[in-house]
Amino acid sequence: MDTRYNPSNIETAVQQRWQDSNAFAVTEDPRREKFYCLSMFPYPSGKLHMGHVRNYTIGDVISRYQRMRGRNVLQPMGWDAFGLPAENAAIDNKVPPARWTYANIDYMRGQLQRLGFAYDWSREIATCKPDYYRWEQWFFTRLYEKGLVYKRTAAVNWCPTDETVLANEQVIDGCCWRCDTRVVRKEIPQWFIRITAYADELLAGLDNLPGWPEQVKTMQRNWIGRSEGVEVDFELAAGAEKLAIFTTRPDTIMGVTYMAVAAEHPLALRAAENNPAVAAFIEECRHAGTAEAELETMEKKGMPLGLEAVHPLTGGRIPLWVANFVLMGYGTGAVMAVPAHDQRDHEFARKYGLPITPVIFPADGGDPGIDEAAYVESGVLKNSGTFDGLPSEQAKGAIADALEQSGHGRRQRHYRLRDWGVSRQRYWGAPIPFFNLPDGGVIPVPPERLPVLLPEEVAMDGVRSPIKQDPVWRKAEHAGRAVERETDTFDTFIESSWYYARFCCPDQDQGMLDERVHYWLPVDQYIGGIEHAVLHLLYARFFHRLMRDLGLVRHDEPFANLLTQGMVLKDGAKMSKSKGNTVDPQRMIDQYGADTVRLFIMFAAPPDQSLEWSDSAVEGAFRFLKRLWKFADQVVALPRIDLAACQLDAEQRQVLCRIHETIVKVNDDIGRRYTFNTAIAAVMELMNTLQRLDPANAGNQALLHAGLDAVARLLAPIVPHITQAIWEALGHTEMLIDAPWPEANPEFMQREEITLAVQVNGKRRDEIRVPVDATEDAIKEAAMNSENTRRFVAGRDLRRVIVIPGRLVNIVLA
RNA sequence: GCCGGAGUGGCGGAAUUGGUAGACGCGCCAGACUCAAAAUCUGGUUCAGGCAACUGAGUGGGGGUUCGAUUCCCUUCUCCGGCACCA
Repeated sequence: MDTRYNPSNIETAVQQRWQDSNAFAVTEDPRREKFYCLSMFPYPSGKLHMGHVRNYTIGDVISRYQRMRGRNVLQPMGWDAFGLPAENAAIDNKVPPARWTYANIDYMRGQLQRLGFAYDWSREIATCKPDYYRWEQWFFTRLYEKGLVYKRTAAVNWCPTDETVLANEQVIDGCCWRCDTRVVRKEIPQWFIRITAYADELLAGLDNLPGWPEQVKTMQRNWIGRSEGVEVDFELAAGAEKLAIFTTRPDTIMGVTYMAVAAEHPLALRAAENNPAVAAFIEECRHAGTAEAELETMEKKGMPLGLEAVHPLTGGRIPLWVANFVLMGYGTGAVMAVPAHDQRDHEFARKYGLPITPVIFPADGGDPGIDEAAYVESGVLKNSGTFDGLPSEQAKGAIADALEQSGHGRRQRHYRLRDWGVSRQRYWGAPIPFFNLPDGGVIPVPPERLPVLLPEEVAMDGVRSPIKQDPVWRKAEHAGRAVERETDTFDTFIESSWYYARFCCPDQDQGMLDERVHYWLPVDQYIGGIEHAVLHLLYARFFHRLMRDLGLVRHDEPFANLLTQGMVLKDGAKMSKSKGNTVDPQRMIDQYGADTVRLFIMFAAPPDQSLEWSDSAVEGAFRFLKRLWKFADQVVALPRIDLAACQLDAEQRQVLCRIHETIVKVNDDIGRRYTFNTAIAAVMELMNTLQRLDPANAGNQALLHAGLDAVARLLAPIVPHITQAIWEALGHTEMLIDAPWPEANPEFMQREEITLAVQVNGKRRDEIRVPVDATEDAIKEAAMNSENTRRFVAGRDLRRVIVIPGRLVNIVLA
């Protein structure tokens, strides 16, 4: 053993050994319990950032732990390779997106290997390759046959100067990021997948996911947003038209004082024809973005249309407005407004001097107090004709009945969740496999003509997609007719919605998936950033059900357990190029080695919390490994003494006890709690204990060997290189990854005496040592007689004494 | 704006089911080794008072429940994540 800790030599040699023995390649083995551990695959942006390192270290620690526990562990890795940044890089560097992407993949693969992650590289996937995306093209055409995909118009951000669609992140303060032109909303035809048809199932499924964090399930429930309400038809005062709205508060319907429609609503457009003010307002509305956050925070504006609707129950006239906060395409594009009982309606009514009529009053007979803000709670109805006196909950039913009986409405279930728009007007994505006909019809590309290949050697002009401006690519023939290929590509969330299944059978070229998925799925542990709590994780759950309904997979849910990791911060802020506070993982690996980086990142915080980067704490992690190395070097030089042959004294028995307590603690922290930081702290404590032992004593020599053996195994998942090298120095020939996880022996963990805290009125005043089997009375007596306690108890009335076994005694005084 | 989180020493964090607040590490201080420095090792380190024993205060702020609250409830402030075309 080299007396100096040299991480780069150690790590190179150990990684070579793993590679030579093909240590992480796995195949299905029905006799063994499988464990599928998956970290969210990265977008190949160029090089790894600390968020990746954290994500993949967590996954690797869990994988290596499960392997030592005897499981057949699958840990694959791949590349979420389509996406917008490649197009931007292509323009900046005059390199085709494909070439840029493949170069990034090659570099980042090298970085992952240098970090020593136990991946089965034979299963590597890049989603931009035809052998991957052909299957989602095939799948999409199957969904079309089942009626689960459809085409309709939807709004996009449009730059009139560049004549191109912009992503939300490309819109800065309402303007195009490249040319600063004001962006407008434009309706264009797009493809949708009917996720709403699965809304109920996706909602109910959350109840069967005990291995998911409650916060993520809550976010998904709120996102789906199921609500029960009534769709109500308001007839227009002039003409026979109807205006349908949805409300969850039919009890407030007598308080409707105005209605509002979206700027794109046919009624608004018609009113604009002979009302220039309305036309100007609608034009202004076109400049609002498509992002919900923007729409919700912008100033609410509106304008009367000069039209009136008829209240379905009272027959009263209600003015119709056009408003910028009502959106076409979300629901019916129209809302009823009850300013007394809805805050947004209240603000709007006050701004434009519209009447505010309270119809719900607090049940205790108080005043709803609607001058300053809406009264949004439930209560008792007033000013509501025959419904007066009913509590809100009853009134909802009664009014719904009345509307249904008069033919003016129907009870309805409503979702906040909207169908999944998957069309992107970009080049670097999987082409949507359809032929467009001159008459506007569409034909799915037949399976034998898939994949629809995306050309890779292209020049990007920065505005138009190369396939959109290539007439040769667009031109195709179907059944003897001239047709045109669809030039929109898929949302990249499609690729990431099924990659976890493809990892089970990445080489299958006759189908999307094969029977191997039945062995590996579901994923036992999925690890990724909390920022994916809703979109990616909901789409993947949805896609999994679509695959299930085509008979491709068996379970309902793709991910049995989910771990959402926090951000990596520096100086309290998320690392980003614009803030200039990034730390390059590569520099850290070069300077300290992979083990130090892994150790720091697992020690600095529990995985679900944000992690504050600290150069000096990295230094500390490195120092610990140096100390571990030196300690191991000293221990392997000692005579090997069998613990069973030793007569240990009381102090030595306590050290043995601590070794076994540490095994219990680390096993629980890694295997159940996922608090790797406390697992590492426990091993550090054990090391501190072991290093205080006098190595000249024979009993201590046995303890040091036993202790080092335990430390090497317990730290193996976290710092796999240094522990493997120590393992070899201890004389083992088989690899540490194949050694069994240590087991604690309860025989060594029995204690004779324990320490209890003594409190007086809840304040800690002293401590006592008592035999483990002491009776409650004996404990009380010892507590009352302890020196410091007596000073506080003296001369005061004793109320009671509370004994918490194994913890403390609380003496309560009057 | 809406939804979901997080606030504990100088810093990262620990306290697992309501039971000894500050484990472990960083930093800092002192000491050892050294001509000296680095490295390493040993000890100390929540704040205030005290030579000390010890005492008082203390988990973003305010209030509550309890023998006992970082933990449960109400309220409030600040920061972070998501909001459907960034991934």
